[in-house]
Parts: sequence; structure tokens; C-alpha cells
Amino acid sequence: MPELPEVETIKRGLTRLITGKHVSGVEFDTLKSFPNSMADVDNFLINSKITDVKRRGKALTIDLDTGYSLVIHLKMTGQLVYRADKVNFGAGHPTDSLINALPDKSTRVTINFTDGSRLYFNDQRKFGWMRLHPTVFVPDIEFFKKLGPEPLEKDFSWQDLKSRLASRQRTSIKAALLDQTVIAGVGNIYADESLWGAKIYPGTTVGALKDSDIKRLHASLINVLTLSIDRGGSTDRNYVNAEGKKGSYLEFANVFRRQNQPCPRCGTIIIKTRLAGRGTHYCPHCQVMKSALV
DNA sequence: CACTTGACCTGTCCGC
DNA sequence: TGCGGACAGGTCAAGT
Repeated sequence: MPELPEVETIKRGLTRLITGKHVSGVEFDTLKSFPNSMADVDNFLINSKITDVKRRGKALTIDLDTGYSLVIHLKMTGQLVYRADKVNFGAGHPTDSLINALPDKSTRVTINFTDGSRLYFNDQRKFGWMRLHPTVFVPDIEFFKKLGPEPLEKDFSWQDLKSRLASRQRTSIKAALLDQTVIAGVGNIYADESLWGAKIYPGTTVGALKDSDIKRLHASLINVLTLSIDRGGSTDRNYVNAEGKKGSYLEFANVFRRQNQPCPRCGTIIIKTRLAGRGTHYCPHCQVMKSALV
């Protein structure tokens, strides 16, 4: 579910909501959601203070004053929702239907703070996880070591994108964008949206892209990711921010989930197909096929 | 190595 | 209304 803009939105919310809070207790259901030992939880999480919240790619890191960090990946359906109130409103409460019944059957982990507030980790499909890791060794986790550069870092240039793509010449540009070792944080929504913005057919072979194509793609990626963060991310199904609210970017999306609708640029009907194992949306008129796979 | 496919899970939607 | 199959925003392991 959450891609870079969604995780960034959650990160900003959590920074504001939980920094400085003290953990008083933790409940979790399965070892898959929280694969640390109870001893680790007791020694490094309980009674700890939250010192910082960070994002790298689609992963979150919550630093604690015990020298440990909570590393979190939400995968497809994970949610991190903070609630200050102690009262459960129950189903049907008008203020916030998405989170009014937390915890629910998708709640994997509940972190209680000393002031009575709570952080819920909900995950319908159970793909996501959170785990404790020594803070200084977080960068050594294999996922982070292999991760490509952050596309919204100021020094990320089109030449950087070109060099990251250099080892993926024979695959499609869509598959390359989804590969987190090429660049960090792009998922299915923003791959389709950025390729539409750059007028590149998603099945185009990376090796067939010219410098001018890569320049447009670089600009389009930054544009789309930045706009989505401004809109609070995309809610297709499950995504909510740290306060349980949906994002509005999909209202501004140009191709994603817009199959059978006219392209905003040229009016041609948008196609949905399957590429790199994923649903893929594009305009068959303005996203030109060059040397293409599929 | 580069590249593709299936598995991990639950829920929902669509066609019969 | 019921049932089977396809599909869903991500990553891995295992295959070619």
C-alpha cells in the first residue's frame, strides 16, 4: 500500500504526535508482526522514550532513548494510527469511521504511552512487520543497504537516475522503477503516474531510453511525489495517515485507476494492462512505444 | 549477475 | 445468494 508519499505523510504525523512520549506497554499478536523476543521488548521498548521518527524509502524508523529503534515496513495494507483519547467511540461514530473501532481484528501491535494515548499497527494482510534493532546498526539491515537513493533529495540529478538504471538495460522502465535498489520509494501508483508525466510507455526497454527521456522522467518523478505529499498521499483502499485520515492524491491522478477514462492530456481512452506482474495504466496515444517489451 | 515468477495473507469484487 | 477466480499500493526466495 504505502509508497514514499504515504510513508512520508505518516512520518510527519508521527513526528508531531509521538516524539517525546514514553512507552508504558506493548501488545502484539504474532511473531510475524513483531519478531523480537519478549526480553528485547522488555529491555529496549518498555519504559523507553521516543526521540525521533525517520523515513527511508517505504520504511519507517522510530528511534528510542534505549539505543534501539523500531524499524517498520507497512507493505501493502499496514497502517500506523495514533489515538490520544482513551475512549472507544464504537462503530458508527460519525467523526472518523476509519479508526473509531480500533483496536479491531486487523490490529497486530498496540503501543501504549504513559499519558494514555496509543499507537496502533493495523495490517489486514499481515505482510508488514515492525522489529527492534540497535539504532547504530539499522543502516546495516540488508533492506537498507541495498536501497537506492531518495528521489526527493536535493542532490538527486537526472544523471544519477541514468547511472542507477545502467545495470537494468534489458528490462522495462516500469519494472526498473519498482525495483527499490534502483531508486527508493516508488511503487505501482507513482511508477504509472511519473511515466505518464514523462510521456514514456511503461513497457519501454530501459536501454532504449534517450537522455532526454530520462531527464523528463526524473522531473516527472519529483513532480508527482512532491504533489502527492502535498495532498497527504493516495488512498486507494487501506491507506490512512497517523491520524486515521485518507489522502487525496488519487483525485489528481492522471492514469492510475483511470482505465476507460479519457487521458487528461489528449483525450484518448486510458488502457489498463499487466506489466512486471502489476496492473499498469497508460495512455496509448501520448506514451509512445519505442523499443518495447510486451 | 540480470531478470521473472510465485509466495506470503485477507478481503472484495465480478461473472456464472 | 453462493461459489470460484482474479486482483489489491510490496518484498523475498527461488527459479531460468
